Amino acid sequence: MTLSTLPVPDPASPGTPAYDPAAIEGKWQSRWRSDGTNTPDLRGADRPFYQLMMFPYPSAEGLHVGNLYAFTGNDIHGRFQRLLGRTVFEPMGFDAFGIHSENYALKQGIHPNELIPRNIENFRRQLRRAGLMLDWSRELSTTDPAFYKWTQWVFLKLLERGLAYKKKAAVNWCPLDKTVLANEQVIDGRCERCGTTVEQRQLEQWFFRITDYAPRLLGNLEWIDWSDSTKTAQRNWIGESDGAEVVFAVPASSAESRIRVFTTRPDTIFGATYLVLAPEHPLVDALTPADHRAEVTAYRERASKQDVVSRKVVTDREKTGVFTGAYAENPATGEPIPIWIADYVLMEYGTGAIMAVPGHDERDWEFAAKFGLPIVRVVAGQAESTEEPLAAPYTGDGSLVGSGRFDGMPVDEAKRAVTAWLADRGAATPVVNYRLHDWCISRQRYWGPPIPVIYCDACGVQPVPERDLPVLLPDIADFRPDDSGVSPLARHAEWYRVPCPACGRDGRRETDVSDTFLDSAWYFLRYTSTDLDDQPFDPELTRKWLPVDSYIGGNEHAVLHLLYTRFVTMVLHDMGYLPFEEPFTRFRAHGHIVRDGAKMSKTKGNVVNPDVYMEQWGADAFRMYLMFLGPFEEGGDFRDSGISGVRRFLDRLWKSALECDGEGEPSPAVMRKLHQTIKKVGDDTPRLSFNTAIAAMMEYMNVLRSGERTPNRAEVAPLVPLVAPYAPHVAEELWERLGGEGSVFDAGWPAYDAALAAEERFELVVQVNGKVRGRIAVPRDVTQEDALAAALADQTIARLVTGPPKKVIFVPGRLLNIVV
RNA sequence: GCUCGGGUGGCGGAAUGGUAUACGCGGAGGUCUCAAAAACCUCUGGCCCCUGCGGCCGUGCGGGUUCGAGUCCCGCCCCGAGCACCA
Repeated sequence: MTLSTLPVPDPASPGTPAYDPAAIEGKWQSRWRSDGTNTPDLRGADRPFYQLMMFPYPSAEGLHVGNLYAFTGNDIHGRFQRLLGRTVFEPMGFDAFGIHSENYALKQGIHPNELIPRNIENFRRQLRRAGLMLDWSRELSTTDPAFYKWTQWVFLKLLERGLAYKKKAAVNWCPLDKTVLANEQVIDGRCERCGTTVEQRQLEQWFFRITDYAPRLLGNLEWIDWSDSTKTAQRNWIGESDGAEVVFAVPASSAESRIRVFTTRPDTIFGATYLVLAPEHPLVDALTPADHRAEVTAYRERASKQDVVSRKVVTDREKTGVFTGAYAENPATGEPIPIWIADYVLMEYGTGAIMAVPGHDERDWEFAAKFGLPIVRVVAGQAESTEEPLAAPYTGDGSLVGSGRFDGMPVDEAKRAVTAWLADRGAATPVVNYRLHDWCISRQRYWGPPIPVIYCDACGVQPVPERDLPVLLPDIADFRPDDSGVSPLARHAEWYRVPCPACGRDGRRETDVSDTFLDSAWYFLRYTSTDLDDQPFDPELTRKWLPVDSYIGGNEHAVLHLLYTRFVTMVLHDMGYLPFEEPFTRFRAHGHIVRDGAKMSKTKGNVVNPDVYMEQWGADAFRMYLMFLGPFEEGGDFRDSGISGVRRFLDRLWKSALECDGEGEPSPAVMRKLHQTIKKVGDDTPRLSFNTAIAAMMEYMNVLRSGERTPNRAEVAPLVPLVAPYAPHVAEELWERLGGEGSVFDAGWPAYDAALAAEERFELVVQVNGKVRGRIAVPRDVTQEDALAAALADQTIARLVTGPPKKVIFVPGRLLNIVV
């Protein structure tokens, strides 16, 4: 491996003990533990700061560099806040339930009850090794009954609030994992985990009404301080669209047969030449006359066999559909228009029916062209001739044509006007639709918290009384799912047979478990209260410490975890359990580390094992290297060769601190650079611009040691707290060796002195006609006149500026541009 | 197709509309050494007359705005991520 061929710096030099990360890192990790350095007094803290990181799934492979990258960024931010004087709470836990663990357990033939604690132990070791400022006294695991008791409580609260409901739904079924997948877990028609093509199944499932919260989830995005990329992803996911529901009467059929249609283009209604219903639409049976029944039924059967996903996903699919034989009346024109069914219309969105305007919608155009349906132009762009027939669907801006009294009206205005006109006649209502679906939380698996519900023939669905929580997940040996579509728990009558909590007669437990996203939707509320037995979270500590001050994590969770968490928080807020409705005051999405331009994966063989690197270079060097390889919010490319640079920096820091001169005066020039560095690192660190902060410290090191000078103590000492968030062990060690009291993290951030940082002279850039032609050293507050005179004294400039300048642009402190 | 990011030396990357390439890696030369490693010092975008403190060209491509554009505007190309028949 390339690693072993790299030279390991040997900083040994006579008189100074070598920087030996292995020794000092172990020393400080145990010191932090024995001194409780990272265990804040939650009740006593006066300036609390909650630094949350996304708890990992404890895989058997151990901590991934991707995890460590994210955690290190969080840790630097947290440690920096602490140096600023905040009491920082940096907890850690394990997202240990779920299909991932279960599948691994099945493959290895080891029960997850055995496997998970083992993995967690390994994660703890690695996290400690990395020197994170974690409060291990408040660790949690989602698989701990003391935790999932309250996950079940959250479910009961949603049920109580009317936000949990059961319905039979077409779900994505993975035939290999033998489970239902959320739409979000289906990628290109395939299972996110195993890549198997997903099928459709009809199952009774529990859902949360997250769609009720769509407007609020969307609205709050206006003010929460989150990465724009994350907010955009949520906005797109929620998918608000503004339009109208239009009613089409079906004169020939019974009076009840009125078809409601959702459209974002009510302005084009005069061009609606047919209707299309989803094959599953409930009105299809009633509408279809006998002579079309056979054809319609055949089409519906074909559509229902298809899996949910491929129906939605496949691109460029040929449109299919059949005519029902029925006609509706276009409420604008009064014309009869045919009613078709086609699978390109989805029952889950809008009303499951559309008015087709082939002239101005690409899908409708394609369909009309294939089946020979009429195409009418009702919108024309500025310069377009309305005489010419459309050659392609026109979806651009313009004004209405062929639309009676609305002719000539611009599209935007017409949307409102047409809706209002139809509304007057009871044929339309303005409606906002969302593409967000309700959250299906049922999983037909073993390794999750049982959904706390009991079914009774007499009383129906009964919540498990709170006093009976947790509903313990039984320790069973045969946890393998089969293709019956029900949970392995359903094979254990001794577990699911319980008395009905209402009437006491025979009841039956729900045998599905809940989605792991429910665990992670509330875990951050538990950390302050892990020792609490009778409540999910302590109200006083929650008021004091929450919402979370800083949360940094991957954008792959932008639409699942982060949206679900916001939803659950809002519900608990509305029920009076939380004084806030948004869980995270500030969220930042970090980038991802790739290697050789590709995601790290076992199959590519480009996975970086953090243990190996920390062993060879030390945790401090590894942390710092991860942060140095690119902008934190964009990620970067991992390469072995770069790590030696940061290690060299730490070696030089070590040497400077141990060999510095305690007597004598510091150099004013070095002190100037020091204060510039304090400013730069202090500005860059909270912005997560870690790479440039590190670069600034390296620059300072170059000044500090230039010409092999012996640094002065006053020049070196303030550098130690600056480095501390990035390289905590070496900082602690040097702090101690320089005679500092206690932990460097309680020492405070060095004071920045703008006067000391100011340069008295600077290089003024001189341009002629915008091209750089020279640089002259001038006093910092030079006037334009003096600068111009000094510039013209320069030979090169004088040669180019022969006559009087046409114009002079002077940017104080920067440049002088002479236009001739 | 849509929505977000990105395209800057040999490489990772830096740059409130104001010195493009900070910092690091790599490379070249040197100091120290019997030698090597380490450490330290100097140089390191391309081209031209190496005669200078010289000139020209350079941030994916083509235009534009500006005294001045990597940065702003218009039109493209390429790469990455996410979404995807959402009416």
